[in-house]
Amino acid sequence: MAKANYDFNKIEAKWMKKWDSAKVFEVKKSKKKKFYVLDMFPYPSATGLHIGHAFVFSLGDIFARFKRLQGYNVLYPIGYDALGLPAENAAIKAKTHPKEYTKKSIANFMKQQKAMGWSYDWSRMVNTSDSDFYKWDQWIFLKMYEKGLAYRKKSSVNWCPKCQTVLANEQVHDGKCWRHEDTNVEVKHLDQWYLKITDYAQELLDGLEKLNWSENAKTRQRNWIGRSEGSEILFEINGKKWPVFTTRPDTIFGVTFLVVSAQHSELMELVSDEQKEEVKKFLKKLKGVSEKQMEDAEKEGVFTGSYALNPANGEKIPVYAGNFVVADYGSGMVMAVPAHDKRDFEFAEKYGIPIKVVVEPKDYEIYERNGQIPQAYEGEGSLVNSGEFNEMESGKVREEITKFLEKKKLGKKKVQFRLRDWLISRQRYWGTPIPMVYCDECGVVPVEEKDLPIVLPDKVTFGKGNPLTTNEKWIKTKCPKCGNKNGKRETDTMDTFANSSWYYLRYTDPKNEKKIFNSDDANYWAPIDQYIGGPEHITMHLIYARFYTKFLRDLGLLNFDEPATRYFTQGIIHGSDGEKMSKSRGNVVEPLETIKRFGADSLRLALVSLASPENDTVWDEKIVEGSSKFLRRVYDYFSNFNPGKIDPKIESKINKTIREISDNVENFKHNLAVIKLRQLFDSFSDKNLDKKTAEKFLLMLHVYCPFITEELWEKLGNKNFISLWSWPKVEEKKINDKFEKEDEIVKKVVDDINNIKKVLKKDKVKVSLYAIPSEVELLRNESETIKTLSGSAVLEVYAVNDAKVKSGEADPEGKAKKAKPGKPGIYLE
RNA sequence: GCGGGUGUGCCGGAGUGGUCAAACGGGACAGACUCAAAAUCUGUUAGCUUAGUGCUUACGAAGGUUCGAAUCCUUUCACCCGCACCA
Repeated sequence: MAKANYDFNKIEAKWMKKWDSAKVFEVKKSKKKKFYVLDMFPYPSATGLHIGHAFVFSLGDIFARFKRLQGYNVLYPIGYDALGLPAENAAIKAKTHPKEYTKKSIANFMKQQKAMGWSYDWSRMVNTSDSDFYKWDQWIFLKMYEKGLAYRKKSSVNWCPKCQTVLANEQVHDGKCWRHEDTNVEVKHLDQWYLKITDYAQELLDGLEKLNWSENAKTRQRNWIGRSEGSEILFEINGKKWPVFTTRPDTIFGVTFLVVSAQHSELMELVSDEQKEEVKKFLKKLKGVSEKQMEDAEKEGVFTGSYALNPANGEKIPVYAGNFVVADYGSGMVMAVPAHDKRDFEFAEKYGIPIKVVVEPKDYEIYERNGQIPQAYEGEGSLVNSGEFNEMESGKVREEITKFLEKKKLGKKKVQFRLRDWLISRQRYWGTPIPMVYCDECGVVPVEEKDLPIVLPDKVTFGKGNPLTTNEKWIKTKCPKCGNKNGKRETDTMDTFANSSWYYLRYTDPKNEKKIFNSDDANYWAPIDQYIGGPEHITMHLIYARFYTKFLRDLGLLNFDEPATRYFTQGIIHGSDGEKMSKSRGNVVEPLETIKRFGADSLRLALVSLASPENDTVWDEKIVEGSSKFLRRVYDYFSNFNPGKIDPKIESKINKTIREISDNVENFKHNLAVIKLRQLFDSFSDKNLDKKTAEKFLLMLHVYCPFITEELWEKLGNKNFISLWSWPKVEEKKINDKFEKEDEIVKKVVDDINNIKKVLKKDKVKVSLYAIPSEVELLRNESETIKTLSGSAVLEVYAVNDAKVKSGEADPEGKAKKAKPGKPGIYLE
């Protein structure tokens, strides 16, 4: 039979067009059960999609197609995270305006996305750089300001000299900028806008319980939020009380000094006149030291000249300023118990501060011969030197000591979080303008809602500093409160993560001009039922999005409080050299290139055959060749398809496969599903398949290879789209393990014949099989298969009780004696 | 330092108590087709052994639990990722 020519380029172009013009993937709210599948939207760059994108988005598409076939009303939208620094920087480099750059990049992305066969509802496309979109960023900001969740504060912030802007806590990785692995973040003192995410810390923590996310993702969020229970204790310094957070109130009698962070905003209040010079010298030394260097640095400090009173025993203890105390955790000040904390110990040793043991371990002596302790003892034990609490258990006495202090109004229980407020100001152009005005008379004044959006001006000069400060006409405005004409707009823009924190909601009602979205729409489609993205977003985007969702719920706009109930963290595909794909390494794979050579279907199939999707892997183009080979065979088979009568064996197998694959797809085990599809296909032969069963196979293959399956679906005589058909159902009754056992018998016989051939070093042979009577029929039916697979010239199947066998005529060496159930005797000649 | 993960045959990678010398793909080798090659198809691919068998070695390393371990436990090594002076 003539080989069918699998012209994938033509086929893919054809269906792309058909899907587009029939608007197959556009959805509306309906009575049907909804399912919201979402991939994290990309930020468009001129370099276009790379293989990593191709992979994640294909995972989303597979899931969306699967759920669609299962009968859900599937929302699967796409958009562009167009605002942000990378676009601004790339535009500057390319000497164009970010707006132009973004526009071009998006057009390029769209071309590639369509080529990949991703089934987006294009009518819902969202672009964060449209003022229609970021207007609502500003609206949310105003609402937060109204509720006291957006505020301005001066504090030490992380500054990236390359980005020329401040960064959020989440964007500093290992002391470096998240975008510049080689750039140390500097510490600056600036007045900046913050969002009070910490108000939701407890809820963000509790909410994790009910989410169907990987344990790893949840653990990382938990650690990031970092809840610790302890006490807040007040220390009196120069007549004023200063709070200090500790998880070990039981060691209060061992406090021999206090350390205040060198970055503490009220540090100078504590410094005595005599010590001013010393402290200033110390601060000068620290200045210009990057956060990274600070982490590596030895503990250092300077005496402030002030003394505090230990609230437990009234002892006078010195107050130091230190480089190792984090300014914005707790109160930026710590009580130091050198005997029971190794950092305090180190510090005390260095500056000759007394070390006072207040906890004795149960079963050993912590002292050295000279009465000194060699190192801090951080474990539990019984209290000593602690007044009325002596001999009590350190672990049990915390509560009591806190109560004791509480009575004196010098302490209370406190829960402290590691999570910091979200620094949202950026000193860059390509972001959402923060809708605030500075008025000489009224101070900081929010823009009125009716005046939104505050549109980014096109005319700015790029160069040093924030480009927005170069457009004076834009900056100058009327004060919304008093009408004074000398108002000045805020020139800081929002962190790009502001956009991505709620974009998923805009998809549910993308064109709404009156409202951020219609609550009915949002409540119908959202939350996201299956979110897909990389591990790098767990402590950034996903924390912020959860926070925004809870806030919008509090505004009464949503009846749920988590953005995504199920989250799949996909693995990273590395370049063929095993390194992370990057332009500078030159190991980037362009999907369009691969599509040209093998087709999108082959690429998609390859991407999921490579490995289990949650694991990191190394890209290997050989996989695409393998997938392409398989698809050519599939195409050939179904192009020449003549429906026959369904073989019950195949029927059993396909039903079993449907059951397994349904489960695999649901759980992202695509690599396994693909293997099962291949095995199923291998069992198809010229005449053992009817049209219905053929279609079931195509339907399952469809989620991976949408184009070729549409084409073959049509070739089978169907007029509708396979994309909109329905997922095959398992017919349990058709599954019969008998067939598998028979297959095994046949396979074993073939293996045995081949083995004997090998031992005898014979090639073409005449084979005689002596089977127990109940297996004779099976082996006779399969004799052609056995002949082919074993390369035998002639094959005779006898029953062991056949007269000719018994007489030895047909069994010269008595091999029939070896026959057992499932294992016929074999004679070769 | 803390937390999470990974380690399987020539390679990628399944498998989490027996049906495992271990799915599937790739590579290599052999055979068929061909004048030849590519493509395609078939087989082999730990070692020894054998008329279809049996044995040994093997799932990072070392121990242990068990009638039985790639799979469970302990220790250890290597690599990857996240957080990190958070009091």
